Amino acid sequence: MEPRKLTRNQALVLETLTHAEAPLSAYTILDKLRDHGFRAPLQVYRALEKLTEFGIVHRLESLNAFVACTHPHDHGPEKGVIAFAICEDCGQVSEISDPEIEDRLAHLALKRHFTTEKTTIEMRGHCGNCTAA
Amino acid sequence: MEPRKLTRNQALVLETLTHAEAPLSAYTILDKLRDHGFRAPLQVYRALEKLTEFGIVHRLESLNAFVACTHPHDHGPEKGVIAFAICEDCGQVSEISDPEIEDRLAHLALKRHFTTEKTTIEMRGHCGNCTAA
DNA sequence: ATGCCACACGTTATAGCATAACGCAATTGA
DNA sequence: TCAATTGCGTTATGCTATAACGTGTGGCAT
Repeated sequence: MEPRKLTRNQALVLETLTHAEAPLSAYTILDKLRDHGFRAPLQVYRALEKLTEFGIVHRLESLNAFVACTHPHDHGPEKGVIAFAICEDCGQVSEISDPEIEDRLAHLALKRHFTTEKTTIEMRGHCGNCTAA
Repeated sequence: MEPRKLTRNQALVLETLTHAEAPLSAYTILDKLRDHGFRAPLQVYRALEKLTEFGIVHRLESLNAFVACTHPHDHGPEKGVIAFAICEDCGQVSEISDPEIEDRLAHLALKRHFTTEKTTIEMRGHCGNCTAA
């Protein structure tokens, strides 16, 4: 699933997200890439879809926006659940990978005979820096 | 925060959600209420905003849709985190309130000096009934 | 090389979700 | 009664996402 090489569009979208300091919406990405020939939302959405599959971009459901993965290691499609802590002041997003939560959710699901395909955990609030300031 | 009485619009929207067997989008609610005089999305969104504040309706971020709260007790604005298990086959949503997850998330946030305002936990998958069938 | 296949791409159009801004009406409480 | 607050209705608009169509390109087996 992890590709040898990204296509031009995928690379451009990823680069845009990587350089951003906060999550970006698809349309914001589109605007940033107009100079590189992007004209339509689908160009962005298609790239985002692949990058998300590859596990190097995450979608934040509560924002309808996307971030580049900051986990140093292990790309490739989602081995585990990732929780996001999203600062509403500065936009900073930190990724949290926690086996305890994962196990607990798995337990709760099992108890209900629920088969989980995909899990979203997002905390909205204020990071340490912004709280201090 | 919990109101003595709902307005007409709020009551209609809540009733629609209560009778639904799956989460409804705002526009779906609008369509169902045209016969009752609803004409514009804002009528629905305004009601939903209040009902959500009251804690008797929940928004599902990963669906852009809304459900009536099924917790028997304790309405009123969110004392705790609620996790949702959403069946992609039948649309059934079950609400899970689990102190362990809550504590663990609180711990993880604290460790990062992150102040949490609102937490979203949504599991997408298949309920027992649908898996059996 | 030829033909085929899979995949990315570009474009247009459309669908679906959400809110801004205005003014009026009803309710409440001093 | 008056003022303040809240809800309401309407119009307009903006943001988010996908459908459907056709083109181009690169790999690869024949």
